[in-house]
Amino acid sequence: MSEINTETLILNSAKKVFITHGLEKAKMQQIADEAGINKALLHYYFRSKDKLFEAVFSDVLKEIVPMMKNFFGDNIPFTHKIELFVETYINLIRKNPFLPEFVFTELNRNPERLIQMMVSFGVNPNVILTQIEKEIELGNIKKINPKQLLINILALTIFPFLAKPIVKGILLNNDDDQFCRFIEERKVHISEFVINAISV
Amino acid sequence: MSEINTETLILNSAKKVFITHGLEKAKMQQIADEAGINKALLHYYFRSKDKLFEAVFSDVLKEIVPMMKNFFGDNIPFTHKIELFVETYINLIRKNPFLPEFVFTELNRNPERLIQMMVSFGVNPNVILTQIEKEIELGNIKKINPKQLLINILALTIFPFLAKPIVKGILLNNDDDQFCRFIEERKVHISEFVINAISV
DNA sequence: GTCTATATTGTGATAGAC
DNA sequence: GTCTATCACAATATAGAC
Repeated sequence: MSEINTETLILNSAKKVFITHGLEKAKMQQIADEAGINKALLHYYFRSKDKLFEAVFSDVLKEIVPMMKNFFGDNIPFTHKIELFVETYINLIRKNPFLPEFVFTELNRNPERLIQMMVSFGVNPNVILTQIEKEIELGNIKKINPKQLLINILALTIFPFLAKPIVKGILLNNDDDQFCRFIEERKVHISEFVINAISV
Repeated sequence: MSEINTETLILNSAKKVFITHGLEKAKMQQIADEAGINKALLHYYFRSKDKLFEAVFSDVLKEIVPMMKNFFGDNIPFTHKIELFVETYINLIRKNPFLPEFVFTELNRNPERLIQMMVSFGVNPNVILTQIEKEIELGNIKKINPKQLLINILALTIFPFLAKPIVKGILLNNDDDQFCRFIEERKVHISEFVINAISV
């Protein structure tokens, strides 16, 4: 907390502000206040708002992408992989509730960056796709388009967070506790749902 | 095309610009250019940017919400309902590719508005939830939390559009045709997937 | 490196002629 | 109703003292 240098102090403050407000609604003044320093220092260290944002976004991706790598890559059994991904992802969001909206907004602003970053981190979807194909050949799961299945798992896991306001507002009486329990229940629900859908 | 009044001309131009750029990146000047008129006229008709946006957003919701109402409400069989929703929703997006991102961005900006609008349009999730419960009691489908199932269907349908850039970029060689075919295949895929997951 | 003060720019909004 | 010209303000960015 105490002996931190100014650059990382700024980076952390900026991360907090950018993630909760998004690029354009986040103000340099607010970031400076959050860091307890002056506006001019932000420019001294990062030259421009855009540059600062880039730095923050890279940092965030470095937290997420390795997780995706585990999901896509490691040679653990497919059904375990689903559970692992759902569990890991949901726990990550717990810590940073605004992450999904943040990533998706910026994803739509500049898709290339995220894709490039995933490639440079060695994330390769072909590993999990061929794994799925093999499971089909072995007769362990139903015949299914592996890409569709992959998207299904991501959709089931990520979507509730993207749509949190409407899910909470329409289905859960706008109650945060209920939403929490809903998500907790979802950890096992998704695995069961997917496995039911694909088991022969 | 020709004998249209200025107000609806503005509304249509604004819709186009707001949907493709979002509230803050959309500029009044750009909307004026799109409409072939002057900036000042926008204020004459709609007083402020916010008011203009509200008008646009209401219009957009009026297109979407009745569709949701069919899904939530009508007393057609549940399995048919899934197919109907997937088909209808995907076709709607085809016509307006930027709709999902637009709605979700604004949803996170002001959840109350969308919820209130759905209520005022008579959308009531309880109808479909009790329908699911009844199907379970009858032994037609597996025991499952109806709310989880409802979210699953929405997630499977909507998520690919929200994540389009990454889906296209990582899985489909950045090829729009492939994405199109992927979505087309998805229409039947989702129904099959869900029905497999819940059938006893 | 850190600050205060100021320049610059973009954009929503208004005044007022026609 | 529609336009031109202008205001007002917010927010990024820079100059320059310390």
